Amino acid sequence: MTLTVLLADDHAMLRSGMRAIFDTQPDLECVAEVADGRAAVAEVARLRPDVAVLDIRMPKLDGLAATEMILADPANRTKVLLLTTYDTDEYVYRALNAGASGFLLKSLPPEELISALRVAARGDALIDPSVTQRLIARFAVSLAPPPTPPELDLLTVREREVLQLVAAAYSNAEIAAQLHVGDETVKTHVSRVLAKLGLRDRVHAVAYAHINGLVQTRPPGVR
Amino acid sequence: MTLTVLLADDHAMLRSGMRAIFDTQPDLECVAEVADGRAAVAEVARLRPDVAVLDIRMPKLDGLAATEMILADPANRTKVLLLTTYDTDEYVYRALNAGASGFLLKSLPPEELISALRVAARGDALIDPSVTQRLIARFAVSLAPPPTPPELDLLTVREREVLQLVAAAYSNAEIAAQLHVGDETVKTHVSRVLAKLGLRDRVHAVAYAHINGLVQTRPPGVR
DNA sequence: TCGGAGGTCCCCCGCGCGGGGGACCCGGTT
DNA sequence: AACCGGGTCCCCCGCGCGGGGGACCTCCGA
Repeated sequence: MTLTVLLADDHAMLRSGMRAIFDTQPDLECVAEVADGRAAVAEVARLRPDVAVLDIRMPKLDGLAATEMILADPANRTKVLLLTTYDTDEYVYRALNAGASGFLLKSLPPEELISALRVAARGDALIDPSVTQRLIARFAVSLAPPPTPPELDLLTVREREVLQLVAAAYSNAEIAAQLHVGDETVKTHVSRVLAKLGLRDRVHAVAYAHINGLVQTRPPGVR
Repeated sequence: MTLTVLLADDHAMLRSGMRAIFDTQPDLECVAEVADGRAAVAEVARLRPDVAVLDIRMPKLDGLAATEMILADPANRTKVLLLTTYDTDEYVYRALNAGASGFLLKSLPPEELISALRVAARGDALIDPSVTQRLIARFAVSLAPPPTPPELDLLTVREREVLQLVAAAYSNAEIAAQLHVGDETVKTHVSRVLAKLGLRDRVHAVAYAHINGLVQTRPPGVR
């Protein structure tokens, strides 16, 4: 099974260089070379190659926009590998959001480019190691639970419980019903919570709870 | 400059296999082999190798916990590569959060393991392609802005403006001051917002706004 | 020209809320 | 035995809030 590849880069030199690399592999066939993003989108739609290797910087339509267009069309099964000289973070995030299968730097050794192609073709993804480092850092912070403010320790278990319910926008009466206690009791708890946290009213408590991640506004683990 | 490596896996067979691979590389030196996580942590602290290759499944202390302990100690400059047979998502997230430089499957070809070692040693990071795919998907959703509920279109510009301020826990009077209008006007806007969005009171509005991402609870772009 | 949408301001009324008190009970510490 | 932190319940009081009306203006499109 031979892999068909489309090459998009505005430098003819680089295209021929990469083509030369591909030609060393019997199972890789470069079915098209284009010099700008618009042509890339058009040729992908026409030829449906297995993988499209796009430079990020291209005339008419840059690689990112082209990626978005290609992957937005469900008729395309083409995987997209993005190639760039500069590994600006912004590019990476946009590329990944667009659904690119890879983000590689042009400094990549030829043989690794080949293996990247095969990886992409079989549906996996890969990111240039130098980029992965920062990506992980970014991902880690986005996964990290928001730091729990120390004043939360002042609250008793019951008070935290009440705070959760306040944050969920329940009224005192509703909270009382859920906790099977009188509403006067809830008022006491709420008052204590506000006093301990230095909050003016329950409205501030709701904002406080959301900002400090006391309520899951997202599927657990994502963030 | 030779790279020193620590090998941690509870299977002697696998250790000797990997050691054999390393021996083919003149600049790689395997300075220690251990069979459990506790020993790995201890030896890393003692020998300070450039890279530690840890299996996830190990007796006494698993690879993830060992990674966390190793990287928690700032005196350690050792990079950690995690190796596993199974690419369970949970493992990956924990590994990345702990700060591992790599997450690889044991199915990785030997020569790629070697190159992974060098990548880790120079401070970059890499993730097994089959895992990267899912990681990207996950990262993309965590970057994606929360879907804007359609009923928000019912609001006028001014009403959305007021909603933002309500969500920030401002009182009607405070909002009036900020917008340089009378507080009766603010009341009107708030009432309309509640009616249009089907919310009971401003407390619900605050929760609604936070859940739907109308207020930035995180540095922009992260999420 | 007339209407409607959006923005601004006004009145009245009821109620939930939050602060200020106080009270009781229980479990653990001193 | 005395004490205290937590949890529960109760009173009164003031106020911000939200609903229900209505009014006026401007801009824009029918």
